[in-house]
Amino acid sequence: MISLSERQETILALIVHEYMEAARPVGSKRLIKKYDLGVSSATVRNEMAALAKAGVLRQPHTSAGRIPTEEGYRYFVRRLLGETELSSDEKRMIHHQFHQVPADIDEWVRLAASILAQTSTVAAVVTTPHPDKAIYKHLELINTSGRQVLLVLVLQGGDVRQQMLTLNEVVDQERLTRIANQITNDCYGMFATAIATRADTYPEMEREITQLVTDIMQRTDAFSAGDIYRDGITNVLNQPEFAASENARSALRLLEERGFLEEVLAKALSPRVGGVQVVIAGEGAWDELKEVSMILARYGAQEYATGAMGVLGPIRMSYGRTISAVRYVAGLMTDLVIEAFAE
Amino acid sequence: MISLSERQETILALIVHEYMEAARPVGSKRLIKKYDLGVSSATVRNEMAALAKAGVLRQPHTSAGRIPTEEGYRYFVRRLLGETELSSDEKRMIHHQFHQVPADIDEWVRLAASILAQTSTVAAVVTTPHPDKAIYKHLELINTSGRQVLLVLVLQGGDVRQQMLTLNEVVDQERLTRIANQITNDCYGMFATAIATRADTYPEMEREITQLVTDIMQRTDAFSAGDIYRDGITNVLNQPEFAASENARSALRLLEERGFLEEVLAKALSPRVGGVQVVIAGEGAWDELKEVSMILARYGAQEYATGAMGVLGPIRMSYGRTISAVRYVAGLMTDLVIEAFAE
DNA sequence: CTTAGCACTCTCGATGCCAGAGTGCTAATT
DNA sequence: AATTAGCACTCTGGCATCGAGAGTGCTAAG
Repeated sequence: MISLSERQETILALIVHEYMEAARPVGSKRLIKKYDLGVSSATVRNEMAALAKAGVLRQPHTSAGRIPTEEGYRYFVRRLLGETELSSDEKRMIHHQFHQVPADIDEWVRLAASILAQTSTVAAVVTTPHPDKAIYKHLELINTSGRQVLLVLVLQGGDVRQQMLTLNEVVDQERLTRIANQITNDCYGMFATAIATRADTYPEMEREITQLVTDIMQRTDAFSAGDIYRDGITNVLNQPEFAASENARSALRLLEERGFLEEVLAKALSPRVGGVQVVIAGEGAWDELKEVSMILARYGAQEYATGAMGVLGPIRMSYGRTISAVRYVAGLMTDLVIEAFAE
Repeated sequence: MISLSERQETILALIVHEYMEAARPVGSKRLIKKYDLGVSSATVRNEMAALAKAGVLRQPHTSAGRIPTEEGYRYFVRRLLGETELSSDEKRMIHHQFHQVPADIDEWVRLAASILAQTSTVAAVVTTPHPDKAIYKHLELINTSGRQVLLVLVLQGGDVRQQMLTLNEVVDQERLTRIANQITNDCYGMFATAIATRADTYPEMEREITQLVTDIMQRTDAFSAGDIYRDGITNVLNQPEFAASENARSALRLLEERGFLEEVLAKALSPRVGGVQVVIAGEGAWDELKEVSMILARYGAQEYATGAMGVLGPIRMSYGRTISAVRYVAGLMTDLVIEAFAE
């Protein structure tokens, strides 16, 4: 366990802060000139050497200033970063925006991504909320023409899935409605597995339809994240460390690949709603994240539906501000989800 | 009207091709060494000078090789580019992928974007298909709990919109179903405007619901593009002309901004389905596109629903290949849309 | 009309150099 | 014992210089 004197902590915090702003190594002289600690540059130098030995600072090369190591960032985030909050002005602004947009989940998710991207200069990712396990609520079968039928499946929590379906014979709308109502009667509130066993008792056409319903539900379960909305991709490109296209490419690839994002969101976030998780430089677990940091949170309510949100930015991002933003937006989204789906 | 000799056309075509591959100015010696025209480098030089005077080639600086001007690309695309086709192997591959994926419009759109991005090394954009003017088909009101009601509106062509709605009083599911059926009875096959006038004759609750329905339909009409799927953003970052983050930023901003994409897709594409449109360096109309080219196509069927797709890449992209790819995928999507929505 | 030849131009990478910022160490001071 | 002034040393980044390589335009001859 690293343990630092108070003065060392101050210096570490200042270096983290300076480096966050300027993105270049921080030297002892620069530091005392700007912040007027009560000591000389030589003292700061000594302390810096100690911090380097402790493993929280490093030099890109001899005779350059210091930059925080990943360990340094972790120490900073865990021990030195107080509970930051967004200004109440900012909160009001954000809150306001959410109530100006049509009351639609997708719209909210999109907005959440956009707000996160704007507030900190990072890329934001938000998934739509969905129940942990799909629960049947309602089924609608709509005759489009001929044997083509549009199947609309409503899940607990307001999630709506639709799919085309081709039947073996022409069936009129009236009979379709009857079938749909019967299935709803039998299956209301059930999981996919329960419905599947019940399907065996149905005559052919009902069985076929129910089959498709369980397919859709299982697909929903498997794809633990629904749609993913991204925003602020250009923000991360503006950061100097991504100017070299080498890094830019890999950072963007991360944002593009659904699979990877889903994995990170799923693994890094315990299913519990609430806490904000900070992943600095991949924490050793993800090689692809070595050059970036992510801040993740789960939102929504266990009983209804949950989603995940996160931001991706340079390792030297402004943790205080960004964490507060993620926490606040996640809180808002949680309220909205509960308001919308619960009573 | 520019008019070139046959030999000049050959040279122009070769320069376009060479520059496409290597991304650096093409000189006379390099050209004859690689392609063995029946003439010497001096002759090629003379012809190049003529082509430069004609405005289809330019030199980045004295004593560098030549690169095509935008005019040169236009000439190339219009006059020299024969009807290229994807190899039947590639076609089979693509076709196959479409039939492996679940029969779901969103899934197809996503896949189309992914295939376009892969086939040529460009960024791809595809919108979901939707009717030119929303036509009412079916309405479903689902009691979630208390006064909260989920409204599911099905439009002609299988487009499904959903929205939460808070009523003034608690209404049971049975009555909701009755109301929905009545509205469907009255409004089947109508446009938003016709429904709006009819709404005036309804009692309060029905009026409120119908109001929301027309709102949604009008929103659908206005937002001429539904969802937009993107893919291959990293492809364009790999191109050398976007290594300098200056250009990369603006190119990516284009892809991020819904509004701009919608405008381009809407304006550049006549509502007619079929042709493939090539926008080279913005064609003077879009300043933001000065550094890139786009290839656009509309797909679907006028009577049911249409969508747009396009790719965005460096000006020196491989037009032949990319145009064929866009044309082929647009054709496939058209078939799928017709198959799904028609008879 | 084509081409060989030549003088000239421009880029690009390598090299060298210098100012600036920063460090580590030592010795003096508090 | 901690702090600090001073100094020698190091490394980067920007700038100028230089030569090789690639390319051009022009002229004169085939």
